[in-house]
Amino acid sequence: MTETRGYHHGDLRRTLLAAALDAIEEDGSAVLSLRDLARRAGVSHAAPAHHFGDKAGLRTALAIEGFDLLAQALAAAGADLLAAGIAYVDFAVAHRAHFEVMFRPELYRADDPELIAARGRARAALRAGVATLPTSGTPTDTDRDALAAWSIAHGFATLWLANALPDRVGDNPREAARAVLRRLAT
Amino acid sequence: MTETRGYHHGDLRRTLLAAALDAIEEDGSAVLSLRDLARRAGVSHAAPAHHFGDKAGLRTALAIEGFDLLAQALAAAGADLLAAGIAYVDFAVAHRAHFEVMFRPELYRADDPELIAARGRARAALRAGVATLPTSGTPTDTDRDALAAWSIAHGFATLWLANALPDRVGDNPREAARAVLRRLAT
DNA sequence: TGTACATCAGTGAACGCGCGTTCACTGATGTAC
DNA sequence: TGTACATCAGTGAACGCGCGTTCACTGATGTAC
Repeated sequence: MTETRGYHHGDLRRTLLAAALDAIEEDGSAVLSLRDLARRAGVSHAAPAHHFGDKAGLRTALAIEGFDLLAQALAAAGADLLAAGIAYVDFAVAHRAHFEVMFRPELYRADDPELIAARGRARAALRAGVATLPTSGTPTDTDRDALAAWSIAHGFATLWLANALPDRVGDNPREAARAVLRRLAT
Repeated sequence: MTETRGYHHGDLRRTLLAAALDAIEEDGSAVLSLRDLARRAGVSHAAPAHHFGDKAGLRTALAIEGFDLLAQALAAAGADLLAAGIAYVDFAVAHRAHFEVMFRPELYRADDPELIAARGRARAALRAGVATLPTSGTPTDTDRDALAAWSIAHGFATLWLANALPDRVGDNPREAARAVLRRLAT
């Protein structure tokens, strides 16, 4: 960490992304300053522009990474509604900075091809996780049920992160999420 | 609108709140500048401090107003899960700036007594709306069911506002929300 | 193994800008008598 | 109805600050021969 480094950083791109995640977690907002990130990375204030161009570019990179992490987490949960829902909430809590950026498309380049691809992978994983939801059968119903499942997981995660839930819900997001998701799964 | 006004504005407080709502809706973020609001209100840049002190004060006022509007909307929907859920989503879409601020407590004074009171009224109205949800009976289950209902309405509203839903969901939030909420109500 | 050169990553000074805050002020309103 | 005075709302100049961006630069790395 405190090792001296030469003129070249080695992996400044990665370091800047990590600094951005720290900054977002600290003040709970995806609004950030490139000069602040440079300071955190111990690098001159003009360096970030080399890698990302501007803030939107940096946040696009974070969103892509976030959608891919979410896709992986959902895939690991398998085709099981309860497991997928818990994985979704878990992801939001463990990667709150990513989560925060992903759902603020006005802050990044939502038309970036890599981003669209990553978001597609996350959506596909989500659909797979919801596939086992008991449904009445027609395609419309399946769509509606998938949307209900996504809404309940996303809503719970969002309320949790916004600190909007009453104290009585406790401090274990996994457990609380499981109880809530069961209501839909049965 | 373009009428001349004297030295005193008349209702600058109200005008500044309205300007803040406009600004938040325009760029989708509760981050705002007091100088910008003063410009929108046609008033000197030092005037806002007179009424709100600082940005957190102004956003606290917006959050209080938002929670009261939500409480009213829910009360009007009555003790009916489907109606309450639709009213919740409707409120979020019709008052997206209020909604945005309300669930970003790090941006306002969450310990303000008036705010806590207004939030309490909104929560009580929410509980009343959820009271008719079919449940298995124990108090724990009721809590869980209420949380599930809140999550699904909040999640749908949030995804809608974030423009995160696939196009196929359509452009009528009320209808789409009704279909999703039915999944829980039955 | 050695040299020359192109490419690339990071530097640091400079710029103009919008911001929040302070402060002495001015003009309007309301109240006491 | 009139006058004096206190209170309050809004002004405008000034300040220091952090920001994004530009630009000529420097130092390191990689490649051709």
